[in-house]
Amino acid sequence: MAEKITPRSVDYSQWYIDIVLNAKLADYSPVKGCMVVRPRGYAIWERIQAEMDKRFKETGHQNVYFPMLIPMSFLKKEAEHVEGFAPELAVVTHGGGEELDEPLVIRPTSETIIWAKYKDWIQSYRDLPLLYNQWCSVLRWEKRTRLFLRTAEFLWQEGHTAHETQGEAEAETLKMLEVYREVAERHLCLPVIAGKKSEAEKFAGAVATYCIEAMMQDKKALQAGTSHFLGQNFGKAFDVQFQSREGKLEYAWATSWGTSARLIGAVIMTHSDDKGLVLPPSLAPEQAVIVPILKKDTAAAVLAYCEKVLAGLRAAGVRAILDGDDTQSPGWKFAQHEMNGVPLRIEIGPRDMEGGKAMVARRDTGEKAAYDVASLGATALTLLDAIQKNLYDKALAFRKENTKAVADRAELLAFYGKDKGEDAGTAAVAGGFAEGLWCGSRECEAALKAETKVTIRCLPMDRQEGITGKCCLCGSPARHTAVFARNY
RNA sequence: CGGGACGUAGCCUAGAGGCUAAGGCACCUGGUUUGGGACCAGGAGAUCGGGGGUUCGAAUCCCCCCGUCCCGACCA
Repeated sequence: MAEKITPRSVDYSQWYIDIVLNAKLADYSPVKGCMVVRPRGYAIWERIQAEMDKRFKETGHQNVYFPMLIPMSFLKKEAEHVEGFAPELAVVTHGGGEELDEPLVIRPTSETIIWAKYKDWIQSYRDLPLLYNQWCSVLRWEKRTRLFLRTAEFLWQEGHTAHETQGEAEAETLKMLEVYREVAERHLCLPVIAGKKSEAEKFAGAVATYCIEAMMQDKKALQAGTSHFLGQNFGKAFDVQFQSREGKLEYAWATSWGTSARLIGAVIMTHSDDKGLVLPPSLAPEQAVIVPILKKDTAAAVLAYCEKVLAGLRAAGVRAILDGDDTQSPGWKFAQHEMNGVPLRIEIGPRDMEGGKAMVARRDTGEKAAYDVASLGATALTLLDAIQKNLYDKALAFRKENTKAVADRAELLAFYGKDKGEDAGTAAVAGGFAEGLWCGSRECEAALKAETKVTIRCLPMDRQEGITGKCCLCGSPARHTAVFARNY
């Protein structure tokens, strides 16, 4: 297991792939564009799911499951929706050896099949709101894929709600965005910017799309979650009408919101280093690993002692394991557990045993110190909290260092560098997040993208009041504050 | 889907018309070791991406196909 990880400074893309493969999170699959999620990767996904799902339930949502296959005609009912997804659909044309009367698409997202049923379930305002979510995978025929970040099939969660009024649906959209923000920041240690998408970047079929955007170590942006206000677009397309409190027939108002296993990619690219994976303790499958230092005459005693320490850690609520394998050297194990991103490494040898101590090394900082074994459970919990906080703080500091306010086009271009193809996957790319005023024109945004690959990531929610000044791109009167970046 | 690079054991690499395709890592067995990726001995593992052709002889030369990676256009 002498694999080395390509340093970030040499090739950031290769570094990312090396981490995913060497930490055994995922692997390539026999099917082009798809990935295999391995146990260590899936365990992280399960922890993310658990945090999300808990909050969905707390906010009144229920889980459902809809079929993977959707009649082609359903997609076509919402014009923008089909236009947006048509290029990336996989279509089933045969079943049971015969050609199907109507082709079935493998869901790229489930708005259409869900709203087809909502028509049956919604008759009265008393049937509303309908607050459903499903955990599933979806398929989008992507041309260029990357483990976790963009694969043809991906694991995700999609919420689909129906409401009586516009205001209620809009409130739901923002409520779920806030759930995403909280999970991202508290559990994934990802500082995110919550904002609204520009017209060009919004979801096909939405009235408004909101998102949370995070900055990766190569200063590119990654969308970590989206929440859409769908207006009455799907209500009308699927004829979902209900009788209102006033006795009138009205179309239901809709939202949809999603996050995917891409979040795992975001966690990797935000926290990990050249030694391997670095995980927030709240996501780590194992929070602490005990590595015994086994020498001939004391091996049995040290091992027995480690078992006791392990029991103490577990009793304190720490997810801990003991690596008692005597066919590998401690040095090999250190490297291995660092690769796997275990937040705390506890070394116990004869010397420590005599003194009632244990050496504890932090994965995030590398700091190593001796602690009393008697109170090791409490110590570990304190250290895990400190790591969780440190990862967030470091990521936030990094984003601030690489965020620049720009007043005009010249400043923005200087920030990103003129070279439009420059990127090359190195950590040394120019730029980061640029914040500037924007006129709101689609053409203005498109011109920037064509020239520099820089796009508007979002219009941050908390900075849209009282805008005065000029668009930093074209000089027209500004209407928004925008965050610009190159993105994944 | 366009441009480029590359396919030799699970991984990395050597071989560049001529003996039984070579080495490192990983793997298996035994021994010895263990406070930052140990060491010794032995072992197993390859129809050289696939198909066709040239040749007395092809991993090596030619043609076709397939696949992977990188760079563009498109995207959670």
